[in-house]
Amino acid sequence: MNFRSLKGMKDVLPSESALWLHVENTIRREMDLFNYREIRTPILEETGLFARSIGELTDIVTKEMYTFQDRGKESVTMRPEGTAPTIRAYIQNNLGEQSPLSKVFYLGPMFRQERPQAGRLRQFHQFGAEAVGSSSPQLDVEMIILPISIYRRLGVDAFSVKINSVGCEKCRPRYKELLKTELMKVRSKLSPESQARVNDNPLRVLDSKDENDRKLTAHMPLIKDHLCEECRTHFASVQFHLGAVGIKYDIDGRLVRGLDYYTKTAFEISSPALGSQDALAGGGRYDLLVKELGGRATPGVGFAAGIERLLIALAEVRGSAAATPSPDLFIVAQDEASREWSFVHAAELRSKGIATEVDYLGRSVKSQMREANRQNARYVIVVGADELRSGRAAMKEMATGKDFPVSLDAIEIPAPRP
RNA sequence: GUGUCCAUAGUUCAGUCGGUUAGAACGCCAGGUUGUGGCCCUGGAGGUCGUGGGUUCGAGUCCCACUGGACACCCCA
Repeated sequence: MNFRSLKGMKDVLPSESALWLHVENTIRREMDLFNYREIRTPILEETGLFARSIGELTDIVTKEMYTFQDRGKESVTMRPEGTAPTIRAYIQNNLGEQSPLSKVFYLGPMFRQERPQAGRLRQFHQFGAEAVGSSSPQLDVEMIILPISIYRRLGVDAFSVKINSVGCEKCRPRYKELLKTELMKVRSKLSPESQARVNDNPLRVLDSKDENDRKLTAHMPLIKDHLCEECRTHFASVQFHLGAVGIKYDIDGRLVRGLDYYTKTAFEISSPALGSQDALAGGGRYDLLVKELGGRATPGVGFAAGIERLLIALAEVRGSAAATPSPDLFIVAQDEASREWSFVHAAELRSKGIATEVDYLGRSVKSQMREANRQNARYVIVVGADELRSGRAAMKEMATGKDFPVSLDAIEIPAPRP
């Protein structure tokens, strides 16, 4: 019986984990700089949380969630995104009472049962941030700068930014009706997917990739031209602040996020390195969400970004070069007695902070040297009967091939690790 | 959920018109050379050709089904 990982679920192998760590460290450091604190929420949540926030009729909720009954017969779901759990935790722990503005970030696995393809997995990883408690358009812009700063820090600077405003509870219903009547006129000619959306989610019809849909809706009114006073001002302000910090962007009047909780600002950052699934990050404002989930009405903004997609974009710019850790010292043992000596002394050296490796396979000196070289060990000591008797050995610096005498009971690494 | 393409050593691949014992490179193991590793040289291990069925005197090669994978639709990060 050969077990395989589930479809769309991948192992991060030892050869790749250094790169992951590098990316994660860079994300954490940037979150620090922007003053966001990490929040870690459970993978499993009550199913209703997602249905309520993301939207009962969205694709995510209707056909992509890992939902099952636990042993207590409660319907639970593996989180498909990070915002709903974060807001749930915000409300449950009264974070809003402790300070007027909460700035938090998360980093971890998300689950969506879709057909895998390039840049799309069933278990994937996202990092994201949420700022809850302010309706300042500067925070909308911060949610765009933040992921961009991380990308730049990593060396990815080929991306494009699209923004839109999807209005609020005051202007969106009116616009929806307007758009719906327009769509009804051409309904029968739309693609099946779009036809199904005319009633429930007319805005998504405008975001269809179908060429014919595009043609049919080309002249139709866009929500950005039908915003209420407040939303219009907000959107203008977002654009002003984006310009002020020097972020290039395009306004895409058809951009709609696939999650229902967004209001006002919606944005997407995409990369040409990515292929069909080209969104690196997406997000927007959700001024109604906290109340929707049972908290007191509190405005919020956030973004989410895919780590696997970032890794793809990273591979395009540089040959995924993150330094793999290597031992400071490899002790080559010539016989059983020295093998035992190395085993015992490796532990001592490690406690002193010297990364030390020994041979466990009883290999020849030549093989052990090859192993030390393969592992990119900085120094090697060959220990045999003579060395144990005299207490002295030669320590070889692998990069230069030069060696120098050391006392076996006082081994030190000359220079600190780079 | 739909479609297209793909499946041969650990990895990347070659394998002619269907024809004898399925190959290469890299990697791995052992040895030689070297001041004890890298470079070089010699040797070795490693394959149910994804699985099952069919056609044929004969199938890695042709046909069918299944499984797995990649990509695209859809959706989104």
